[in-house]
Amino acid sequence: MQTNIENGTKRDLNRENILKIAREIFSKYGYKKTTLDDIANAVRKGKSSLYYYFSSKEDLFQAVIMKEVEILAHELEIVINRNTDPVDKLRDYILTKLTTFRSLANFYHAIENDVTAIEFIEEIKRRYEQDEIRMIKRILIEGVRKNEFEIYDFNLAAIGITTAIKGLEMPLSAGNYGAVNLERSVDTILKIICYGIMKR
Amino acid sequence: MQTNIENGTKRDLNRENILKIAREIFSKYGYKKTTLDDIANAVRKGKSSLYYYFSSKEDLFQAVIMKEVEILAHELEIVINRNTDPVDKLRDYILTKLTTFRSLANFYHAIENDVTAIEFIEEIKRRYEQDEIRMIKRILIEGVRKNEFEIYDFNLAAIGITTAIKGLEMPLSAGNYGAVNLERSVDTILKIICYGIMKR
DNA sequence: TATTTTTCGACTAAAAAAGGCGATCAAAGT
DNA sequence: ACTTTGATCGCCTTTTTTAGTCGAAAAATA
Repeated sequence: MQTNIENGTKRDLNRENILKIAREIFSKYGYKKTTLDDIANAVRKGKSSLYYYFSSKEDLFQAVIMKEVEILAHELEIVINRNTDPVDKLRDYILTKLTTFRSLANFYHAIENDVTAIEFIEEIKRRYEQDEIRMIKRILIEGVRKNEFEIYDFNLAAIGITTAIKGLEMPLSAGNYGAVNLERSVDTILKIICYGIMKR
Repeated sequence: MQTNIENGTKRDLNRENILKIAREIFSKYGYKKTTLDDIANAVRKGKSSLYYYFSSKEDLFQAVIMKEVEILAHELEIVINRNTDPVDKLRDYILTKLTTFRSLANFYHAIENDVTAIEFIEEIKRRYEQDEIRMIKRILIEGVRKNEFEIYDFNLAAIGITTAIKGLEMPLSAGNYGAVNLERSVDTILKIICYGIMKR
């Protein structure tokens, strides 16, 4: 019944393989420095063959990013559905997001001057911001129901927290402090948020 | 008295800085994928300015490699002049060479198809092979003087050992086994060499 | 101020890359 | 065997990038 595996088999399998390898190369060299020949060689196909699966370099790149984003979304979904304390859930959510995001950041790297790619990624971020707000809101609502949070305007709160997370993301894509106190930063911010949120 | 620092000051300083940064970028992306603009931006100069210091991209690249080679040569010189047991010296020599060589190997990486660069590096290797043989010979001679080795044809022995070392280098530049039993490999080969060499 | 060193922007020629297209090749189904 | 459809590839064109040039203009030095 699984269309992906039963139906378009070969084609989809090839596609997936290309995506997997393209991901590696893109993340290593960035969009601009990666050529379709690089990818084609790596998958042991002619460059032309790539066009059988993707309509353009940008199309391929977007597919790679999309897949990455889906993985992230999936992981976040799992975190959100775990039956944990709302505070922990908030914490896990943020940490998962940032950790996975770090790998996405590799795509930024060396893209720098490449306007097209950056704009595309920004576009994706914008689009997923709404989802993010929604997810945060769910956590907040759950927190209130469990009588741990005390919030009057969910929307505003969710937006605020989302903004805070964005603040944490920035140094990941811009500057390059590797494994720096990511966790510590999160906890600090979380503490601030909580003490203005927790029921006393 | 130090001409480098006292005389051509500014120019040489700039040159050195360019070399340093170029080294990083080359080793990251390889010769082909590195553009002069990449380097120029990194050193905060216009691309044209680079041509004031180097006559071409290849010239710059060669200068980078040269510097790397000199560093290696210097380190080897130190090892050779240390007052250690000949066997240890041989061991240290090989290990130092291979370790430093590993960083050089980065320049290979992503060069793969780039014939020009590869040929140039090969050329350097060829040129330094003579030096290498000479150094090994010094160690062997010292070993005999200290009554630890028993060798009849220094030249042949030195050439043989040099060849063995080359064998160890190969997987470093070609394949990519990172921190793999380098030391173990060296010891093994060394053991073989010694038991055919050591006075009993 | 005159001279020399250093930087750079604008330009060109050459190389590399993206992308297109039709000819093949391989695998199914008939 | 043979026709159809899916997949690959080589060759070609067009566009983009890149190395490299040159003269003019800053900056530094004398």
